[in-house]
Amino acid sequence: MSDLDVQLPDGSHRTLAQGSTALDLAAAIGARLAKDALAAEVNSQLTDLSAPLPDGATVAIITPASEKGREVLRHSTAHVLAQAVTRLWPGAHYAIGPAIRDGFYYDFSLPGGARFSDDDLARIEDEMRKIVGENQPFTRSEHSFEDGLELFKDQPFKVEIINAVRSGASEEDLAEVANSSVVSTYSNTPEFRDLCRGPHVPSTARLGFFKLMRVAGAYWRGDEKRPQLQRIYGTAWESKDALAAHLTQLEEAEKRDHRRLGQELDLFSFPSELGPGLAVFHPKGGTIRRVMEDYSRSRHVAGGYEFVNSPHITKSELFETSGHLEWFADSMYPAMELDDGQNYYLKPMNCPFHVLIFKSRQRSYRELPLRMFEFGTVYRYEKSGAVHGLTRVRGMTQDDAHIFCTREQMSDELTSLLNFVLDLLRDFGLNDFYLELSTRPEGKAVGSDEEWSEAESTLATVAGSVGLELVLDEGGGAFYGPKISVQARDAIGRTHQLSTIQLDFQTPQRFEASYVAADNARHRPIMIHRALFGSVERFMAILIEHYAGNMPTWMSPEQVRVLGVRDDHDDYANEVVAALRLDGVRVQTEAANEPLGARIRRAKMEKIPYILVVGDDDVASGTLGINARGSNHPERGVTFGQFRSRLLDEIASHGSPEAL
RNA sequence: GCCUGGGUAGCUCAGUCGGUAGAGCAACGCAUUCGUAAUGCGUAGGUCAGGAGUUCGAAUCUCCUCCCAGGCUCCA
Repeated sequence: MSDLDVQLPDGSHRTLAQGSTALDLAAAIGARLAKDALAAEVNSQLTDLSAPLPDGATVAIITPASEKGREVLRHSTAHVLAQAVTRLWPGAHYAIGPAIRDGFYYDFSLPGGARFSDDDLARIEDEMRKIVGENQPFTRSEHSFEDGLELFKDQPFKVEIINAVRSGASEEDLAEVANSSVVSTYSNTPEFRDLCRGPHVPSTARLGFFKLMRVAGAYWRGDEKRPQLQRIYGTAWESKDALAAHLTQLEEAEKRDHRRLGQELDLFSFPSELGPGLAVFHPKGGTIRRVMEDYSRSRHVAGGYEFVNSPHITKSELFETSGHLEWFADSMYPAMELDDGQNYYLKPMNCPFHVLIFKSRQRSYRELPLRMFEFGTVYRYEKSGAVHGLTRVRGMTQDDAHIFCTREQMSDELTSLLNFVLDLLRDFGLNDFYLELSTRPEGKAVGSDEEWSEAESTLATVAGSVGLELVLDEGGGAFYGPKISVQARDAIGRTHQLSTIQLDFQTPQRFEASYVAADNARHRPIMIHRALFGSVERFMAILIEHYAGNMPTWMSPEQVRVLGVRDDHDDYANEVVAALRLDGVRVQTEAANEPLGARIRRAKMEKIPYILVVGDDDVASGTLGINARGSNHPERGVTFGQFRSRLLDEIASHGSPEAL
């Protein structure tokens, strides 16, 4: 019998007996690798260890402590979850159970419409540990569609998937079976079989470092109109330490949650008297907001924007013309009907107002590009389950601008705009970006194919010009045009969609906006919608979490607090305060009614960048003691002049005492 | 909007079997005058989210409403 030759990831070759499996290969490389191996990647395709290797294949052994290894063990853990649920709820229907970021989920429909409660999670987890202890092998088998339908005749979701694959498979469904002509399944014991492409770990004994996190409702196939299933989320890792590290990281993320910090730092609140998604900003949160807005304004002045304002309510006519009432009436606050029968709406968007400003008189091509900016407060009736802290609210302020330009100007204008956006975001301390291009939404778009493809290709070219990674978001555009969005990674690696830039050929048409060009004829302008923060509220929330509440000095509500050691130092402390205020520094003092340690602790918990302590030495020689945020080593005997220039430099350069 | 879980003092939370409300922090008062993350003593603070029901009696059990959290759906 001839041997077979395989190539390893490092380029080296191995010769194995015909019929050898990936597990045989792992054993040939080393006993340790054979013990760790979970699955294999053969010619870039994940497979089971037990699958025979084809001659000439490129093979990588997948071990637990890798992204692919975790994906396999998470997927296998999802199967064990389903098996445990079918043990505890005989007759339960199981739908799909993929691996996801950090874990897995599985969707179920329980007999008699029963629901999981939080208490059930512990029971299910116990049952899962039993299955792990039973060391059940995952066994793959392949069947015809007819046999597959017979095997799963009691599992309606599986039947639906098999039938969907048979009649022209979607990508999503293909992921559940071997390919478009063969149904693959995995069974542990005869007791449990699942439809699955695999691969899986060799045995349930290879699992164990998991935790069920929560139960949630989820619509079958993500469709609101289809039955709601019971979803269980879990996390799974390759080792006890990795699981513990993940749980610790979740706790860390919770500590920087902007809703928690908003409460602890007295920044904002959501009084229940106002209703869901409606925030009030307290003085400290108001200061952060004002600094953000002031800085944005100054950059927009420099960027050639003009400032406009528009009212919060309007007759329905405006949003009938714009098309918003047609598309988004459900998420607008209901109309206010006036005595004369006229309907007024709270505005969910600023753009139609800016079009009216454009239309208020004849425009010349010499005025273009015309850039109108407004901090425009809009109201959207978000579904009750959608509101979330400051990131999804019902009343918010957009840093909204609309640029009117010619088709010829469009490309240059977009390029400089994208650079303007990225510069501004960097000034707020975000540095790690990628771009997303959202294209025409099927069945929910207006305008001709030609306009859409021109708009999309223009945006793609511009996005490509700034040298950032570009991801395609098929069908994610607005009804009137495609968009580029800037995605930013924060300090703990989460990504947030920030700025959006949208191209719009439709609105100028709907409003019949025009300008007089050099040829003395009227032409239709192009409109570019753009928001950099998105909303001031949401951007503030992202910054609070990015900095864990330790705002850079220029944004800190209180930048300096001066503390006298005893109350006979308070006069000197007040002199320091008065001197710093001349430079516009936000500085306060706290009288020496309490021990110094208590006052320092309070200032530290308020995350004030600089605490200045002044005592006998300082009064005598005109110096300061500096206790900087993030430091446990106070500096003594610093002159006022030294501290002043250091502080002012740091504010001007948007720095932090921690030197982030 | 849907699913699961929650709502007790300004904040964080305890409250047993249904017997009418507790702590720490914060606030306020008095004393304390202190060199880098909690000085001591005292005072005040509650329609137990709101409403209805069961009960001799409800923070506790039941129902409805509001709000919050985690998901699903949605996000111009």
